[in-house]
Amino acid sequence: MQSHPLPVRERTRRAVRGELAQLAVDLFVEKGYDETTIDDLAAAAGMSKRTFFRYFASKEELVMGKYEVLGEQLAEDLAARPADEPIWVSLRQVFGRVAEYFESEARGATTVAMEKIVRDHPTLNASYLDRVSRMQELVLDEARTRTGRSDPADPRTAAIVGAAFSCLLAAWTTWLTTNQAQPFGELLDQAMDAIQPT
Amino acid sequence: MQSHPLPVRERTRRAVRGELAQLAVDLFVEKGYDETTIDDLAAAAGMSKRTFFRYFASKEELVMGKYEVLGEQLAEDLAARPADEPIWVSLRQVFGRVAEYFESEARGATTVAMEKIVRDHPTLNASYLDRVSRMQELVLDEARTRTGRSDPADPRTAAIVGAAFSCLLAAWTTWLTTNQAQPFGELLDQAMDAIQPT
DNA sequence: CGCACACTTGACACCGAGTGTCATTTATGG
DNA sequence: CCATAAATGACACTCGGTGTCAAGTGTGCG
Repeated sequence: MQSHPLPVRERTRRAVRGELAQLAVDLFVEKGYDETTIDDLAAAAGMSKRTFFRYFASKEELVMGKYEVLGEQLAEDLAARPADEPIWVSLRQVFGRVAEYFESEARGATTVAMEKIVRDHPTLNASYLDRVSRMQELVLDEARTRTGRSDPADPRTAAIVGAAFSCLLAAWTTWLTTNQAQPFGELLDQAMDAIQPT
Repeated sequence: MQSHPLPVRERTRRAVRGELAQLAVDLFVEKGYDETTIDDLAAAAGMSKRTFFRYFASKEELVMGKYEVLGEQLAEDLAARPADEPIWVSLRQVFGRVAEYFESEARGATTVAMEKIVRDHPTLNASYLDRVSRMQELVLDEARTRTGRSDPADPRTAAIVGAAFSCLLAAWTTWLTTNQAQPFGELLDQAMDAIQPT
């Protein structure tokens, strides 16, 4: 075992980022996103506004940070699927990650609350869609190399990956708006079967 | 013929909005979106900043306004399709509007240039995705009443409409990035056939 | 131990988007 | 022609975000 995989500086930096994000979400859930000012947040964290912006490039990034990671994991997972597996099946498998992401969250309540705030806030929702779209592009790149159909003038792979993500979003949304009445995986199966029965 | 379908005030208001949007797009294409300030724009239009914001609620709305209309038309068009037509076919027909939207534009060059600016600008792109998502919701409402499957806990209709929109976006993107090498309609057919051959 | 160097922080000034307010101008309709 | 409503401009203000610089804090090294 290697003694220090990350330099000390980097570790404290990540710790601060983590605490900051957590504190922010708590404040957002309590008072609302627009009502929580960066100055409030910085004060609550005991730092200056300027210092806050050295940890997060924007207020939105406080909320959107997690999706970054998720996208990369999805792309990795897809690359790890057997090459001869139909792409639709691979995508279904890969989306299992998202289920984990939700269900394994220790403080699910806050996460869900925050997720709802995002959907109700115009700018945040737009930003959220942008992140999903970036996820999708990562996965699309992977899918193109996997299928060998990498001609950018061919819209078909993009259409398939996009369709799969639509299923993911439909399931996600339903799961949130029905207060988790059904397990996420079931919703996802229903959605994906409606497009391409397997 | 009715003498005044719209009150005079409303007509001048729309005229000003139109000129403003046109002027703005010209400036954005010429100097860039971030580099064009609202003060610049207001000055160029011979009005104060405050007055500008009485015509447009935000800088983004200058660019996004058109998508509003498009979404409503799409929903209307869908409602007008025969009730027994398969939803996938109806959606394909309805998307013909978008083809018109592009191809019938008198000053296509500026429109395409602006569309590229949107895609390259993080905030604008996010906002654009948000508008598309709203379009999708309008269409989804219509699709739900049409199919009679209006249970919001059922993700299937959302998945199908979402998939269709993914095809639309895939075709749209391809059309833009390949500099209109193929007609939009063909790309759309390719994309939609890849999901559900008809 | 002490020094030099890199990194981090806070303070401050500044920019652009967007809003509230109010007085002034401009159009509309009787 | 006049009263009333709407449109405008001017001004001050908030908030997100950035550039700059000086002061603080830790780290590695001789």
